[in-house]
Amino acid sequence: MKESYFPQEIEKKWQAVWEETKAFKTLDNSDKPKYYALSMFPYPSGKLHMGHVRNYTITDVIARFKKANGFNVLHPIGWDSFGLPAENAAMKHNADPETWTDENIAYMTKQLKMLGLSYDWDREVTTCKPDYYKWTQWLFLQLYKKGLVYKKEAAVNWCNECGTVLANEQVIDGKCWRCDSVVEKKYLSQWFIKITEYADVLLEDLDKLPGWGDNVKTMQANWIGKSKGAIFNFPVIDAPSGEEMYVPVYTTRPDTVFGITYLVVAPEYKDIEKLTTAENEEAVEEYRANARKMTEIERLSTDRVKTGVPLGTHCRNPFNGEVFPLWTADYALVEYGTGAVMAVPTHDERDFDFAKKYNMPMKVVIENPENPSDCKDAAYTEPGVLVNSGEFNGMKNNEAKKAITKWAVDKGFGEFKTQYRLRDWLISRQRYWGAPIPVVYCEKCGIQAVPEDQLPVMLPKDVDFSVAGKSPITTSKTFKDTICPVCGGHAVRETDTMDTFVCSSWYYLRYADANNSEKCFDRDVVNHWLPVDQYVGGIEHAILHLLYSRFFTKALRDCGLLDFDEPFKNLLTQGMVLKDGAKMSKSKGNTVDPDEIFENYGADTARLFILSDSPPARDFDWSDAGVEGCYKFLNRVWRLISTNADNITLDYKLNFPLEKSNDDLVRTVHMAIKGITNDISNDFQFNTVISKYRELTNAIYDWQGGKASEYSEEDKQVLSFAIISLMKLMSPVAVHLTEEAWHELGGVGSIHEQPWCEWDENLAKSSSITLVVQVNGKVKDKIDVDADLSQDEMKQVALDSPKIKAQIEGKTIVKTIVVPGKLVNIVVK
RNA sequence: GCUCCAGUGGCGGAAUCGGUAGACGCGUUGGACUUAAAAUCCAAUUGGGCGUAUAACCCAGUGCCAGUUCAAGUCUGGCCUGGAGCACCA
Repeated sequence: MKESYFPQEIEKKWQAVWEETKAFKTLDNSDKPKYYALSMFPYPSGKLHMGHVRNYTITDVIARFKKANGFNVLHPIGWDSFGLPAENAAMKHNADPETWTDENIAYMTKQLKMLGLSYDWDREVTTCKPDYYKWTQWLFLQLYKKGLVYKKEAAVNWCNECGTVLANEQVIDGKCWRCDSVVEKKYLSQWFIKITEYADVLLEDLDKLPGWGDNVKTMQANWIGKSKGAIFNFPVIDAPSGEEMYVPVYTTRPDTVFGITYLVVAPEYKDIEKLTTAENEEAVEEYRANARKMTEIERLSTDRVKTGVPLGTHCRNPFNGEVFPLWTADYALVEYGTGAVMAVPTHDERDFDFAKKYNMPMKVVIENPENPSDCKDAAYTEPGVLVNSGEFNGMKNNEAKKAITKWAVDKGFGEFKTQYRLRDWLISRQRYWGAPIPVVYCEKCGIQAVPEDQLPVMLPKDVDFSVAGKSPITTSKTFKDTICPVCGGHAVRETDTMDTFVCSSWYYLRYADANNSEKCFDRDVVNHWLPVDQYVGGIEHAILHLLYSRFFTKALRDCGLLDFDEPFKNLLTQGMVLKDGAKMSKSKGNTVDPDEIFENYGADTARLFILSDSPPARDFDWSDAGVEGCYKFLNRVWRLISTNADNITLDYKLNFPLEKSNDDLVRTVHMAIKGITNDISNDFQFNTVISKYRELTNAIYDWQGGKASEYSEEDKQVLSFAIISLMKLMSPVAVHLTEEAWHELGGVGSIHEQPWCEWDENLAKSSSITLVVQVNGKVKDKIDVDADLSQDEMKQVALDSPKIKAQIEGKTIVKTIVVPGKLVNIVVK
């Protein structure tokens, strides 16, 4: 065995062997229980970054650990390869997005292999390939048939920079999630998926996910934003047309209806023109035009002074007969509730601000009996008792919510209403590099789905990327014109493509049956492998991808395609990779190229280091010194093995009782096995796993230092046990080093096929313990004693200690607490 | 403003149930080996009492203030700070 560690050499060698032998291929049929370990698949942007390295290493170690523990493990990888960067690169370099994407995939595949990841490459999926997007289109059609896809004219988020619309989830602080430019509102006819139909079950089923972090679950719950309230219809008494009109209002505060002093509709409110008098028309029109021009940021800014104009018409309050004016103001949002708000300035901060500015009347209707507020300086929004509220006076406001709504229901102008903030998912994109939406427009028959046997609707090749201001796909001469599947007449293809998040909402299902050319996936196969047992990825997908995927799973279940309702049983959201305290990014120039690490230190060092310093969920600060330290450690392990190679045998036998130093080492090994196994099993605490590798290595070195130059036969057996255990324990992390050493020591097959180490509970216990003796809860002495001392004996040892004697001298012992195997606490006065 | 998460040495972090605070590593300092360096090995490393060294001892200490307990990094209440998410959602 070579004395020095040459990672580059051995890594290349074993990667080739694994690839050739398909070492990590997963068979569907196995007697073993299944385990599905999944990393969020990458966008092929060009090169791997350290975030990828961290993500894939974590999942890889989990997959290997589970495999060694007797599971049939599915550990696949693929490419989320549709999307704008490919198209932008195409425009910039005048290449085509497919070539750009393919080249990136090829390069990144090479890097993944260099990292020594145990993927089943036969299940690789690539979302931009027709054999994948055919099924994305097919699933679109299933949802369409199910009534979960529709097209409508709507105010949508438009990013000028990207030249396309965005889903609500893709607008961050009023800016585009991708390019950070300000998002505008546009009125366009667009395709939507009815995710709102699943709002309630998406919220409720979060409780079925104990394996998800609370942070992600609360983020989703907030995003879905369920609130309970009521809708009341307010009759308009002076509509200019003279017709009978009502303005429905959604409120979560039915208890405050007696305090309404005006009503606000959003500038985009559908009936606003009919509710405006001739005298006010000009001002209202101007106000609305202004609101249209405003960006989402300006409009939604909370510190902006509220503005509005009166419509000139009035409503009657059916609860008390009072008459109040109608206004339009942009603090009312057309997309939420009914687009109209009943204003109670005394008990709502926003209404209060508005009322102050425009001198609206105010009327207190909720009061804290102990500390009544006149609401002159601020709205009172705390609980209280109803006043000035007719027959409801004296009622607690929380009870009044129900009573008042019920009253309105009985009288026929109100209903109980649950409202969600979640909006339908806008999926059409005016871009080229995505899955074409499989519908056509026929002059006679209207919108028609493309028949399933005509899928995939292929992306055209004859497109011009240099035309600004419109989707490149519309420049194709061959794509648009087609035949209507119903009447056979002329039809025009939809030129919008799907949001890439549609592609990534079901890829984890395809892995289970990746090579099925007949079906999207086989129901039984998917039912077997899913749900994913462990999903690992970045927190940035907490809402977007994870919510969409949960929706897809539920919708496909309802389409009868599968039989489970949550896709990801356990979710590990890994922290970011930082350098010098800031997220690694090209713009900050603090990135570390994985290739350089592979080249200088090898993949095993990279894997070890990325797991070593922080628990997976926390942010990880990259340090060059840390990499160096891990490299030195691997050298140290290698040296330990190589210098002892002649004394190591794979079929060692331990004949108890052992000589003391040997007994101690065997005990240390058992403790390490136990500790490492538990640390991986509980929450994947890889940082402590690695510290235990180091402890065990240190212990073997210490043991060796205490030995004479010549080992006894027993020494050799014990050393073999220790070193082979260390190698097996390290095999999920240092995948190449351990494989090489395994073979150098005469191992047959792969170390990665070996079962995990087992420990003996009795041998994992120390024969002696350090007894901690406290006086009044403060540690005063530590005494080495036999582990199996009785409680009385422990107490006696404690009282016999000279240090303790000195401490308690002249005091009375009030009581003595003995914690078996740990400590004695003497309470004195 | 609301929600969630976090706060422990110079740094990353460790500490099943409340039971030795600081495992393991990085860094630093000193030493061994070497002509020298690299590599390697050994030792020290929370602060203070404590500015010769050695050995020992004592006190304080896990963001802050209270509380529960024989015993609190860990539990409870109230704050402070940082991060993340949502945010005119009626």
